Amino acid sequence: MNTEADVNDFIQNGYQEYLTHLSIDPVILGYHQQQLKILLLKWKGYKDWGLPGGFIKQREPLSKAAHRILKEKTSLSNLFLQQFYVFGDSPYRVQERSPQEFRDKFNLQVEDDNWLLKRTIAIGYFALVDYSKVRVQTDFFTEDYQWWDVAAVPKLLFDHNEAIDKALLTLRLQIYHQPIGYNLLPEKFTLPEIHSLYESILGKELDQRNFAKKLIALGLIQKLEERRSIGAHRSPYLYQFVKEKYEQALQEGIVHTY
Amino acid sequence: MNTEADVNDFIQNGYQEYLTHLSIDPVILGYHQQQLKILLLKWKGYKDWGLPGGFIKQREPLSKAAHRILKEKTSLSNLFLQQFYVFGDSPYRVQERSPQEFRDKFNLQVEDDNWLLKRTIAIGYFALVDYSKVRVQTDFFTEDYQWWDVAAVPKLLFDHNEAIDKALLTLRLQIYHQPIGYNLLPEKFTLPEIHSLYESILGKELDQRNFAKKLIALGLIQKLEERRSIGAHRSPYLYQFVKEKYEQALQEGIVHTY
DNA sequence: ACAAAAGTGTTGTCTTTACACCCATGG
DNA sequence: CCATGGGTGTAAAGACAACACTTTTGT
Repeated sequence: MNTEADVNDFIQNGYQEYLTHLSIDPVILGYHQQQLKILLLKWKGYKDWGLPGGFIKQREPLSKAAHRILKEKTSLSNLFLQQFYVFGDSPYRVQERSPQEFRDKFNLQVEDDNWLLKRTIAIGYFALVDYSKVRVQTDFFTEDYQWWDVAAVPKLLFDHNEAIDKALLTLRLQIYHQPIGYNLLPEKFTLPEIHSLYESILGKELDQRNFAKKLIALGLIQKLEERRSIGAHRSPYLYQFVKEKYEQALQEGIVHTY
Repeated sequence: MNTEADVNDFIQNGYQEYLTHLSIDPVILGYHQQQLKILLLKWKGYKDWGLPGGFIKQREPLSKAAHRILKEKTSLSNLFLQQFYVFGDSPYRVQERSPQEFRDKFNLQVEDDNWLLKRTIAIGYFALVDYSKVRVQTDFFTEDYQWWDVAAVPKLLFDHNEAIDKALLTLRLQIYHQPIGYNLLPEKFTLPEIHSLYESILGKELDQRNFAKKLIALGLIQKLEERRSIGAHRSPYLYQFVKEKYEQALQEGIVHTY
Protein backbone atom coordinates (compact mmCIF):
# COMPACT_ATOMS: atom_id res chain seq x y z
CA MET A 1 0.00 0.00 0.00
CA ASN A 2 2.29 2.73 -1.13
CA THR A 3 0.91 4.32 -4.23
CA GLU A 4 -1.53 7.18 -3.86
CA ALA A 5 -4.21 5.24 -5.72
CA ASP A 6 -3.86 2.30 -3.36
CA VAL A 7 -4.17 4.52 -0.34
CA ASN A 8 -7.25 6.26 -1.69
CA ASP A 9 -8.87 2.99 -2.54
CA PHE A 10 -8.12 1.68 0.94
CA ILE A 11 -9.67 4.75 2.55
CA GLN A 12 -12.74 4.90 0.34
CA ASN A 13 -13.44 1.22 -0.22
CA GLY A 14 -11.56 -0.57 2.49
CA TYR A 15 -14.84 -1.26 4.30
CA GLN A 16 -15.68 -3.72 1.53
CA GLU A 17 -12.51 -5.70 2.04
CA TYR A 18 -12.12 -5.39 5.81
CA LEU A 19 -14.28 -5.73 8.88
CA THR A 20 -15.16 -2.40 10.40
CA HIS A 21 -14.95 -1.70 14.14
CA LEU A 22 -12.15 -4.17 14.63
CA SER A 23 -8.40 -4.03 14.49
CA ILE A 24 -5.55 -6.29 15.38
CA ASP A 25 -2.82 -4.57 17.37
CA PRO A 26 0.33 -6.63 17.67
CA VAL A 27 2.89 -6.11 20.40
CA ILE A 28 6.05 -7.33 18.73
CA LEU A 29 8.77 -8.33 21.14
CA GLY A 30 12.33 -9.15 20.27
CA TYR A 31 15.51 -9.58 22.19
CA HIS A 32 18.80 -7.93 21.48
CA GLN A 33 21.87 -6.96 23.43
CA GLN A 34 20.49 -8.24 26.70
CA GLN A 35 17.35 -6.20 26.36
CA LEU A 36 13.78 -7.06 25.65
CA LYS A 37 12.78 -4.79 22.77
CA ILE A 38 9.48 -3.76 21.31
CA LEU A 39 8.81 -2.62 17.79
CA LEU A 40 6.99 0.70 17.54
CA LEU A 41 5.90 2.70 14.53
CA LYS A 42 5.76 6.41 13.88
CA TRP A 43 2.29 7.09 12.60
CA LYS A 44 1.88 9.81 10.03
CA GLY A 45 0.43 12.98 11.51
CA TYR A 46 0.96 11.98 15.12
CA LYS A 47 3.84 13.07 17.26
CA ASP A 48 3.76 10.03 19.55
CA TRP A 49 4.81 6.54 18.60
CA GLY A 50 2.37 3.66 18.54
CA LEU A 51 1.86 -0.03 18.01
CA PRO A 52 1.51 -1.47 14.54
CA GLY A 53 -2.02 -2.33 13.55
CA GLY A 54 -4.08 -3.97 10.88
CA PHE A 55 -7.54 -4.97 9.83
CA ILE A 56 -9.24 -8.31 9.36
CA LYS A 57 -10.45 -9.23 5.89
CA GLN A 58 -14.11 -10.04 5.41
CA ARG A 59 -13.73 -13.78 5.18
CA GLU A 60 -10.40 -14.25 6.81
CA PRO A 61 -10.05 -16.39 9.92
CA LEU A 62 -8.91 -14.26 12.81
CA SER A 63 -5.65 -16.06 13.44
CA LYS A 64 -4.79 -15.92 9.74
CA ALA A 65 -5.34 -12.18 9.85
CA ALA A 66 -2.99 -11.83 12.78
CA HIS A 67 -0.28 -13.81 11.02
CA ARG A 68 -0.80 -11.92 7.79
CA ILE A 69 -0.50 -8.56 9.51
CA LEU A 70 2.64 -9.64 11.29
CA LYS A 71 4.11 -10.82 8.06
CA GLU A 72 3.26 -7.58 6.33
CA LYS A 73 5.02 -5.61 9.06
CA THR A 74 7.99 -7.79 9.86
CA SER A 75 8.31 -10.17 6.91
CA LEU A 76 8.26 -13.06 9.37
CA SER A 77 5.98 -16.06 9.32
CA ASN A 78 5.50 -18.95 11.71
CA LEU A 79 5.84 -16.70 14.67
CA PHE A 80 4.79 -17.31 18.18
CA LEU A 81 1.68 -15.20 18.22
CA GLN A 82 -0.96 -15.13 20.86
CA GLN A 83 -4.03 -13.15 21.82
CA PHE A 84 -3.74 -11.47 25.15
CA TYR A 85 -6.59 -9.00 25.52
CA VAL A 86 -9.34 -7.10 23.76
CA PHE A 87 -9.33 -3.35 24.19
CA GLY A 88 -12.67 -1.66 23.98
CA ASP A 89 -13.00 0.54 27.04
CA SER A 90 -10.76 3.56 26.75
CA PRO A 91 -12.32 6.80 25.46
CA TYR A 92 -10.45 6.47 22.20
CA ARG A 93 -12.01 3.05 21.66
CA VAL A 94 -15.53 4.32 22.25
CA GLN A 95 -15.77 7.54 20.28
CA GLU A 96 -15.75 8.03 16.56
CA ARG A 97 -13.11 10.25 15.01
CA SER A 98 -13.94 13.31 12.96
CA PRO A 99 -13.13 14.05 9.33
CA GLN A 100 -11.23 17.14 10.53
CA GLU A 101 -8.90 15.01 12.57
CA PHE A 102 -8.36 12.79 9.57
CA ARG A 103 -7.61 15.77 7.36
CA ASP A 104 -5.19 17.21 9.88
CA LYS A 105 -3.27 13.96 10.17
CA PHE A 106 -3.18 12.72 6.64
CA ASN A 107 -4.17 15.70 4.55
CA LEU A 108 -7.01 13.72 3.04
CA GLN A 109 -10.69 14.49 2.83
CA VAL A 110 -13.17 11.82 3.93
CA GLU A 111 -16.91 11.67 4.50
CA ASP A 112 -18.46 11.65 7.97
CA ASP A 113 -19.33 8.00 7.74
CA ASN A 114 -15.98 6.77 6.46
CA TRP A 115 -15.14 3.41 7.97
CA LEU A 116 -11.76 4.57 9.24
CA LEU A 117 -13.46 7.11 11.51
CA LYS A 118 -15.44 4.50 13.38
CA ARG A 119 -14.57 3.30 16.80
CA THR A 120 -12.32 0.27 16.73
CA ILE A 121 -12.13 -2.49 19.23
CA ALA A 122 -8.58 -3.77 19.19
CA ILE A 123 -7.64 -7.39 19.59
CA GLY A 124 -4.22 -7.43 21.20
CA TYR A 125 -1.75 -10.08 20.09
CA PHE A 126 1.78 -10.44 21.23
CA ALA A 127 4.46 -11.85 19.01
CA LEU A 128 7.85 -13.13 20.04
CA VAL A 129 10.30 -12.73 17.23
CA ASP A 130 13.91 -13.24 16.43
CA TYR A 131 15.10 -9.65 16.40
CA SER A 132 17.81 -10.24 13.88
CA LYS A 133 15.43 -11.62 11.26
CA VAL A 134 12.90 -8.82 11.25
CA ARG A 135 12.72 -6.61 8.16
CA VAL A 136 10.25 -3.86 8.84
CA GLN A 137 7.93 -2.54 6.15
CA THR A 138 6.49 0.93 6.43
CA ASP A 139 3.64 2.31 4.39
CA PHE A 140 1.60 5.43 3.80
CA PHE A 141 0.34 5.62 7.36
CA THR A 142 3.54 4.69 9.10
CA GLU A 143 6.59 6.74 8.37
CA ASP A 144 9.23 5.18 10.49
CA TYR A 145 9.90 2.35 12.91
CA GLN A 146 12.18 1.77 15.84
CA TRP A 147 12.95 -0.89 18.41
CA TRP A 148 12.60 0.31 21.99
CA ASP A 149 13.79 -1.19 25.21
CA VAL A 150 10.59 -2.25 26.96
CA ALA A 151 11.85 -0.60 30.12
CA ALA A 152 11.99 2.74 28.31
CA VAL A 153 8.87 2.93 26.19
CA PRO A 154 7.72 6.54 25.77
CA LYS A 155 4.17 7.79 26.03
CA LEU A 156 2.32 6.28 23.10
CA LEU A 157 -0.80 6.89 21.07
CA PHE A 158 -4.25 6.02 22.37
CA ASP A 159 -4.27 3.15 24.85
CA HIS A 160 -1.11 1.57 23.51
CA ASN A 161 0.88 1.91 26.72
CA GLU A 162 -1.82 -0.02 28.49
CA ALA A 163 -1.68 -2.66 25.78
CA ILE A 164 2.05 -3.12 26.21
CA ASP A 165 1.73 -3.35 29.98
CA LYS A 166 -0.92 -5.98 29.60
CA ALA A 167 1.11 -7.92 27.06
CA LEU A 168 4.13 -7.98 29.35
CA LEU A 169 2.03 -8.97 32.32
CA THR A 170 0.55 -11.83 30.32
CA LEU A 171 3.99 -12.89 29.22
CA ARG A 172 5.24 -12.83 32.81
CA LEU A 173 2.37 -14.94 34.02
CA GLN A 174 2.76 -17.30 31.15
CA ILE A 175 6.41 -17.90 31.68
CA TYR A 176 5.49 -19.79 34.82
CA HIS A 177 3.37 -22.20 32.82
CA GLN A 178 5.02 -22.40 29.49
CA PRO A 179 8.50 -22.33 28.18
CA ILE A 180 9.34 -19.12 26.37
CA GLY A 181 12.36 -18.35 24.31
CA TYR A 182 12.06 -20.52 21.29
CA ASN A 183 10.97 -17.60 19.18
CA LEU A 184 13.00 -14.93 20.87
CA LEU A 185 16.40 -16.51 20.63
CA PRO A 186 18.41 -17.79 17.72
CA GLU A 187 18.42 -21.54 17.30
CA LYS A 188 21.62 -21.90 19.25
CA PHE A 189 22.13 -19.69 22.24
CA THR A 190 24.23 -19.53 25.37
CA LEU A 191 23.19 -19.88 28.98
CA PRO A 192 23.97 -16.25 29.75
CA GLU A 193 21.73 -15.23 26.84
CA ILE A 194 18.67 -17.15 27.89
CA HIS A 195 19.33 -16.29 31.51
CA SER A 196 19.34 -12.63 30.79
CA LEU A 197 16.26 -12.98 28.57
CA TYR A 198 14.32 -14.42 31.47
CA GLU A 199 15.60 -11.71 33.73
CA SER A 200 14.40 -9.10 31.25
CA ILE A 201 10.97 -10.61 31.01
CA LEU A 202 10.50 -11.09 34.71
CA GLY A 203 12.19 -7.84 35.62
CA LYS A 204 14.21 -9.39 38.40
CA GLU A 205 17.49 -11.16 38.99
CA LEU A 206 17.61 -14.91 38.77
CA ASP A 207 20.38 -16.95 40.32
CA GLN A 208 22.44 -18.21 37.42
CA ARG A 209 23.13 -21.64 38.87
CA ASN A 210 19.56 -22.35 39.93
CA PHE A 211 18.27 -21.08 36.62
CA ALA A 212 20.45 -23.34 34.51
CA LYS A 213 19.76 -26.30 36.77
CA LYS A 214 16.06 -25.84 36.39
CA LEU A 215 15.95 -25.60 32.62
CA ILE A 216 18.21 -28.60 32.28
CA ALA A 217 16.32 -30.61 34.89
CA LEU A 218 13.10 -29.95 32.99
CA GLY A 219 14.85 -31.21 29.90
CA LEU A 220 13.91 -28.08 27.97
CA ILE A 221 17.39 -27.27 26.75
CA GLN A 222 20.45 -29.33 25.95
CA LYS A 223 24.09 -28.53 25.82
CA LEU A 224 25.92 -28.77 22.54
CA GLU A 225 29.57 -29.46 22.06
CA GLU A 226 30.09 -26.18 20.26
CA ARG A 227 31.13 -23.01 21.92
CA ARG A 228 30.86 -19.48 20.78
CA SER A 229 33.90 -17.28 20.75
CA ILE A 230 32.66 -13.79 21.45
CA GLY A 231 36.03 -12.24 21.89
CA ALA A 232 37.78 -11.93 25.19
CA HIS A 233 37.15 -14.26 28.10
CA ARG A 234 35.99 -17.78 28.46
CA SER A 235 33.84 -19.02 25.58
CA PRO A 236 30.33 -20.03 26.51
CA TYR A 237 28.82 -23.34 25.45
CA LEU A 238 25.92 -23.25 23.04
CA TYR A 239 22.56 -24.76 23.94
CA GLN A 240 19.45 -25.51 22.00
CA PHE A 241 15.85 -26.21 22.92
CA VAL A 242 14.74 -29.82 22.97
CA LYS A 243 11.85 -29.39 20.60
CA GLU A 244 9.76 -32.32 21.83
CA LYS A 245 10.05 -31.33 25.47
CA TYR A 246 9.38 -27.75 24.58
CA GLU A 247 6.21 -28.58 22.65
CA GLN A 248 5.08 -30.91 25.37
CA ALA A 249 5.56 -28.22 28.01
CA LEU A 250 3.64 -25.75 25.84
CA GLN A 251 0.76 -28.20 25.72
CA GLU A 252 0.71 -29.52 29.22
CA GLY A 253 2.01 -26.58 31.14
CA ILE A 254 4.59 -26.54 33.85
CA VAL A 255 4.62 -25.03 37.27
CA HIS A 256 7.86 -23.66 38.54
CA THR A 257 9.46 -20.55 39.87
CA TYR A 258 12.92 -19.97 38.37
CA MET B 1 -37.20 -7.66 23.66
CA ASN B 2 -40.39 -9.63 23.65
CA THR B 3 -42.98 -7.88 21.59
CA GLU B 4 -43.10 -8.57 17.88
CA ALA B 5 -42.44 -4.92 17.10
CA ASP B 6 -39.32 -4.90 19.26
CA VAL B 7 -38.00 -7.99 17.58
CA ASN B 8 -38.63 -6.61 14.11
CA ASP B 9 -36.99 -3.35 14.98
CA PHE B 10 -33.99 -5.21 16.36
CA ILE B 11 -33.64 -7.26 13.23
CA GLN B 12 -34.14 -4.41 10.76
CA ASN B 13 -32.46 -1.56 12.60
CA GLY B 14 -30.27 -3.18 15.19
CA TYR B 15 -27.20 -2.32 13.13
CA GLN B 16 -27.75 1.30 14.08
CA GLU B 17 -27.69 0.56 17.76
CA TYR B 18 -25.12 -2.23 17.84
CA LEU B 19 -21.71 -2.93 16.40
CA THR B 20 -21.82 -5.42 13.57
CA HIS B 21 -19.41 -8.34 13.24
CA LEU B 22 -18.97 -8.62 16.99
CA SER B 23 -20.68 -10.47 19.76
CA ILE B 24 -20.06 -11.15 23.40
CA ASP B 25 -20.52 -14.78 24.35
CA PRO B 26 -20.57 -15.34 28.09
CA VAL B 27 -19.79 -18.67 29.70
CA ILE B 28 -21.78 -18.45 32.91
CA LEU B 29 -20.56 -20.78 35.59
CA GLY B 30 -22.28 -21.52 38.85
CA TYR B 31 -21.91 -24.12 41.53
CA HIS B 32 -24.63 -26.26 42.98
CA GLN B 33 -24.85 -29.63 44.67
CA GLN B 34 -21.14 -30.30 44.41
CA GLN B 35 -21.12 -29.68 40.70
CA LEU B 36 -19.78 -26.92 38.55
CA LYS B 37 -22.69 -25.89 36.36
CA ILE B 38 -22.97 -23.89 33.19
CA LEU B 39 -25.97 -21.96 31.97
CA LEU B 40 -27.04 -22.82 28.44
CA LEU B 41 -29.88 -21.52 26.33
CA LYS B 42 -32.15 -23.18 23.83
CA TRP B 43 -32.03 -21.01 20.76
CA LYS B 44 -35.17 -20.75 18.69
CA GLY B 45 -34.98 -22.83 15.56
CA TYR B 46 -31.95 -24.83 16.57
CA LYS B 47 -32.05 -28.27 18.05
CA ASP B 48 -28.76 -27.94 19.94
CA TRP B 49 -28.21 -25.82 22.99
CA GLY B 50 -25.83 -22.90 23.00
CA LEU B 51 -24.20 -20.16 25.00
CA PRO B 52 -26.00 -16.92 25.68
CA GLY B 53 -24.87 -14.02 23.54
CA GLY B 54 -25.26 -10.32 23.06
CA PHE B 55 -24.13 -7.34 21.06
CA ILE B 56 -22.14 -4.25 21.90
CA LYS B 57 -23.84 -0.88 21.60
CA GLN B 58 -22.29 1.72 19.33
CA ARG B 59 -20.76 3.86 22.04
CA GLU B 60 -20.67 1.42 24.87
CA PRO B 61 -17.38 0.49 26.50
CA LEU B 62 -16.69 -3.18 25.98
CA SER B 63 -16.68 -4.16 29.63
CA LYS B 64 -19.91 -2.27 30.22
CA ALA B 65 -21.45 -4.24 27.39
CA ALA B 66 -20.36 -7.50 28.95
CA HIS B 67 -21.85 -6.56 32.30
CA ARG B 68 -25.04 -5.32 30.70
CA ILE B 69 -25.50 -8.53 28.75
CA LEU B 70 -24.92 -10.61 31.84
CA LYS B 71 -27.41 -8.57 33.75
CA GLU B 72 -29.99 -8.93 31.00
CA LYS B 73 -29.61 -12.70 31.06
CA THR B 74 -29.13 -13.43 34.74
CA SER B 75 -30.35 -10.30 36.53
CA LEU B 76 -27.02 -10.18 38.36
CA SER B 77 -24.65 -7.26 38.54
CA ASN B 78 -21.18 -6.88 40.01
CA LEU B 79 -20.19 -10.28 38.82
CA PHE B 80 -16.76 -11.69 38.40
CA LEU B 81 -16.49 -11.37 34.66
CA GLN B 82 -13.42 -11.80 32.57
CA GLN B 83 -12.38 -12.02 28.95
CA PHE B 84 -10.79 -15.30 28.07
CA TYR B 85 -10.54 -15.55 24.29
CA VAL B 86 -11.69 -14.17 20.97
CA PHE B 87 -13.21 -16.64 18.56
CA GLY B 88 -12.85 -15.85 14.91
CA ASP B 89 -11.47 -18.94 13.25
CA SER B 90 -14.10 -21.61 12.99
CA PRO B 91 -16.06 -21.89 9.73
CA TYR B 92 -19.16 -20.50 11.37
CA ARG B 93 -17.22 -17.42 12.39
CA VAL B 94 -15.95 -16.80 8.88
CA GLN B 95 -18.95 -17.26 6.62
CA GLU B 96 -22.05 -15.17 6.35
CA ARG B 97 -25.43 -16.77 6.94
CA SER B 98 -28.16 -16.83 4.35
CA PRO B 99 -31.65 -15.32 4.50
CA GLN B 100 -33.02 -18.83 3.97
CA GLU B 101 -31.37 -20.06 7.11
CA PHE B 102 -32.80 -17.12 8.97
CA ARG B 103 -36.26 -17.82 7.63
CA ASP B 104 -36.05 -21.47 8.55
CA LYS B 105 -35.01 -20.70 12.09
CA PHE B 106 -37.15 -17.75 12.99
CA ASN B 107 -39.81 -17.66 10.33
CA LEU B 108 -38.79 -14.11 9.45
CA GLN B 109 -37.82 -12.60 6.14
CA VAL B 110 -34.64 -10.54 5.95
CA GLU B 111 -32.57 -8.96 3.19
CA ASP B 112 -29.27 -10.40 1.99
CA ASP B 113 -27.29 -7.70 3.70
CA ASN B 114 -29.04 -7.82 7.03
CA TRP B 115 -26.58 -7.24 9.86
CA LEU B 116 -27.57 -10.42 11.68
CA LEU B 117 -26.40 -12.51 8.73
CA LYS B 118 -22.87 -11.21 8.88
CA ARG B 119 -20.02 -13.16 10.31
CA THR B 120 -19.49 -12.45 14.00
CA ILE B 121 -16.29 -12.55 15.89
CA ALA B 122 -17.14 -13.56 19.43
CA ILE B 123 -15.43 -12.16 22.47
CA GLY B 124 -15.59 -14.87 25.11
CA TYR B 125 -16.15 -13.84 28.70
CA PHE B 126 -16.56 -16.11 31.64
CA ALA B 127 -18.69 -15.22 34.61
CA LEU B 128 -18.67 -16.82 38.02
CA VAL B 129 -22.02 -16.46 39.67
CA ASP B 130 -23.87 -17.47 42.76
CA TYR B 131 -26.15 -20.11 41.32
CA SER B 132 -28.92 -19.48 43.79
CA LYS B 133 -29.26 -15.82 42.89
CA VAL B 134 -29.60 -16.18 39.12
CA ARG B 135 -32.98 -15.37 37.58
CA VAL B 136 -32.78 -16.19 33.92
CA GLN B 137 -34.54 -14.07 31.30
CA THR B 138 -35.44 -15.56 27.99
CA ASP B 139 -36.51 -13.63 24.91
CA PHE B 140 -37.66 -14.04 21.35
CA PHE B 141 -34.49 -15.85 20.25
CA THR B 142 -34.03 -18.00 23.30
CA GLU B 143 -36.87 -20.25 24.28
CA ASP B 144 -35.55 -21.99 27.31
CA TYR B 145 -32.61 -22.26 29.63
CA GLN B 146 -31.01 -24.93 31.72
CA TRP B 147 -28.04 -25.43 34.01
CA TRP B 148 -25.75 -28.26 32.94
CA ASP B 149 -23.02 -30.05 34.79
CA VAL B 150 -19.83 -28.96 33.02
CA ALA B 151 -18.75 -32.57 32.89
CA ALA B 152 -21.84 -33.43 30.85
CA VAL B 153 -22.27 -30.61 28.36
CA PRO B 154 -23.90 -31.89 25.15
CA LYS B 155 -22.85 -31.02 21.63
CA LEU B 156 -23.59 -27.33 21.24
CA LEU B 157 -24.18 -24.83 18.49
CA PHE B 158 -21.35 -23.43 16.41
CA ASP B 159 -18.02 -23.35 18.23
CA HIS B 160 -19.56 -23.14 21.66
CA ASN B 161 -18.07 -26.39 22.94
CA GLU B 162 -14.66 -25.05 22.11
CA ALA B 163 -15.50 -21.85 23.95
CA ILE B 164 -16.47 -23.72 27.08
CA ASP B 165 -13.34 -25.84 26.96
CA LYS B 166 -11.23 -22.74 26.64
CA ALA B 167 -13.07 -21.00 29.47
CA LEU B 168 -12.53 -23.93 31.79
CA LEU B 169 -8.91 -24.20 30.82
CA THR B 170 -8.41 -20.52 31.54
CA LEU B 171 -10.15 -20.90 34.87
CA ARG B 172 -7.95 -23.86 35.77
CA LEU B 173 -4.79 -21.96 34.96
CA GLN B 174 -6.02 -18.94 36.78
CA ILE B 175 -6.85 -20.75 39.96
CA TYR B 176 -3.10 -21.19 40.48
CA HIS B 177 -2.59 -17.44 40.44
CA GLN B 178 -5.75 -16.04 41.84
CA PRO B 179 -8.25 -17.01 44.46
CA ILE B 180 -11.54 -18.15 43.02
CA GLY B 181 -14.73 -18.82 44.82
CA TYR B 182 -15.87 -15.47 46.05
CA ASN B 183 -18.46 -15.26 43.32
CA LEU B 184 -19.29 -18.93 43.11
CA LEU B 185 -20.09 -19.60 46.71
CA PRO B 186 -22.55 -18.01 49.08
CA GLU B 187 -21.07 -15.60 51.57
CA LYS B 188 -20.69 -18.26 54.20
CA PHE B 189 -19.67 -21.70 53.14
CA THR B 190 -18.20 -24.87 54.56
CA LEU B 191 -14.81 -26.43 53.96
CA PRO B 192 -16.31 -29.41 52.16
CA GLU B 193 -18.12 -27.01 49.84
CA ILE B 194 -15.11 -25.00 48.77
CA HIS B 195 -13.03 -28.15 48.67
CA SER B 196 -15.38 -29.81 46.29
CA LEU B 197 -15.65 -26.62 44.23
CA TYR B 198 -11.91 -26.65 43.67
CA GLU B 199 -12.02 -30.32 42.83
CA SER B 200 -14.71 -29.64 40.25
CA ILE B 201 -12.75 -26.86 38.65
CA LEU B 202 -9.46 -28.69 38.58
CA GLY B 203 -11.04 -32.01 37.71
CA LYS B 204 -8.96 -33.91 40.21
CA GLU B 205 -8.99 -34.94 43.84
CA LEU B 206 -7.39 -32.71 46.40
CA ASP B 207 -6.37 -33.93 49.82
CA GLN B 208 -8.86 -32.40 52.22
CA ARG B 209 -6.38 -31.68 55.00
CA ASN B 210 -3.74 -30.14 52.80
CA PHE B 211 -6.32 -28.10 50.97
CA ALA B 212 -7.76 -26.54 54.11
CA LYS B 213 -4.30 -25.93 55.52
CA LYS B 214 -3.29 -24.07 52.39
CA LEU B 215 -6.25 -21.75 52.20
CA ILE B 216 -5.98 -20.94 55.88
CA ALA B 217 -2.22 -20.47 55.74
CA LEU B 218 -2.69 -18.02 52.87
CA GLY B 219 -5.17 -16.20 55.06
CA LEU B 220 -7.81 -16.31 52.33
CA ILE B 221 -10.56 -17.77 54.44
CA GLN B 222 -11.42 -17.63 58.09
CA LYS B 223 -13.40 -19.87 60.33
CA LEU B 224 -16.59 -18.58 61.92
CA GLU B 225 -18.11 -19.74 65.13
CA GLU B 226 -21.30 -20.73 63.39
CA ARG B 227 -22.01 -24.14 62.09
CA ARG B 228 -24.51 -25.33 59.58
CA SER B 229 -26.86 -28.17 60.39
CA ILE B 230 -27.44 -29.99 57.18
CA GLY B 231 -29.34 -32.88 58.65
CA ALA B 232 -27.69 -36.05 59.75
CA HIS B 233 -24.07 -36.25 60.88
CA ARG B 234 -21.59 -33.83 62.34
CA SER B 235 -22.28 -30.17 61.52
CA PRO B 236 -19.61 -28.42 59.50
CA TYR B 237 -18.18 -25.06 60.53
CA LEU B 238 -18.87 -22.09 58.30
CA TYR B 239 -16.07 -20.09 56.75
CA GLN B 240 -15.93 -16.83 54.90
CA PHE B 241 -13.41 -15.17 52.64
CA VAL B 242 -11.17 -12.55 54.15
CA LYS B 243 -12.03 -9.80 51.70
CA GLU B 244 -8.79 -7.82 52.01
CA LYS B 245 -6.58 -10.86 51.54
CA TYR B 246 -8.73 -12.03 48.70
CA GLU B 247 -8.54 -8.72 46.87
CA GLN B 248 -4.86 -8.51 47.49
CA ALA B 249 -4.33 -11.99 46.07
CA LEU B 250 -6.41 -11.07 43.02
CA GLN B 251 -4.15 -8.10 42.42
CA GLU B 252 -0.77 -9.50 43.21
CA GLY B 253 -1.23 -13.09 42.27
CA ILE B 254 -0.23 -16.14 44.18
CA VAL B 255 1.67 -19.22 43.22
CA HIS B 256 0.62 -22.45 44.79
CA THR B 257 -0.48 -25.89 43.91
CA TYR B 258 -3.32 -27.03 46.20
C1' DA C 1 49.51 -10.94 34.86
C1' DC C 2 45.20 -9.00 34.96
C1' DA C 3 40.39 -8.18 33.94
C1' DA C 4 36.16 -9.92 32.50
C1' DA C 5 32.88 -13.41 31.80
C1' DA C 6 31.58 -18.48 32.23
C1' DG C 7 31.16 -22.59 34.66
C1' DT C 8 30.06 -25.41 38.48
C1' DG C 9 27.85 -28.12 43.95
C1' DT C 10 26.34 -28.15 48.43
C1' DT C 11 23.51 -27.23 52.27
C1' DG C 12 19.75 -25.59 55.00
C1' DT C 13 15.00 -24.33 54.80
C1' DC C 14 10.61 -24.47 53.28
C1' DT C 15 6.91 -26.59 50.82
C1' DT C 16 4.49 -30.35 49.44
C1' DT C 17 2.64 -34.74 49.75
C1' DA C 18 0.99 -38.86 51.77
C1' DC C 19 -1.54 -40.88 55.04
C1' DA C 20 -5.84 -42.76 59.02
C1' DC C 21 -8.43 -42.33 62.97
C1' DC C 22 -11.83 -40.23 66.03
C1' DC C 23 -15.95 -37.31 66.63
C1' DA C 24 -20.55 -35.67 66.21
C1' DT C 25 -25.11 -36.14 64.75
C1' DG C 26 -29.57 -37.96 63.16
C1' DG C 27 -32.13 -41.71 62.14
C1' DC D 1 -26.10 -48.28 67.87
C1' DC D 2 -24.85 -47.54 63.43
C1' DA D 3 -24.06 -45.07 59.20
C1' DT D 4 -22.44 -40.98 57.34
C1' DG D 5 -19.76 -37.12 56.83
C1' DG D 6 -16.54 -33.71 59.29
C1' DG D 7 -12.52 -32.70 61.60
C1' DT D 8 -7.69 -32.94 62.65
C1' DG D 9 -1.56 -33.78 62.83
C1' DT D 10 2.80 -35.68 61.63
C1' DA D 11 6.67 -37.35 59.14
C1' DA D 12 9.24 -38.16 54.86
C1' DA D 13 10.46 -36.43 50.41
C1' DG D 14 11.22 -33.06 47.28
C1' DA D 15 11.88 -28.36 45.71
C1' DC D 16 13.81 -24.02 46.36
C1' DA D 17 17.00 -20.50 47.74
C1' DA D 18 21.28 -18.94 49.10
C1' DC D 19 25.80 -18.94 48.51
C1' DA D 20 31.68 -18.18 46.12
C1' DC D 21 35.36 -19.85 43.98
C1' DT D 22 37.87 -21.57 39.87
C1' DT D 23 38.58 -21.61 34.86
C1' DT D 24 39.28 -19.57 30.54
C1' DT D 25 40.83 -16.26 27.37
C1' DG D 26 42.17 -11.83 25.25
C1' DT D 27 44.67 -7.85 25.94
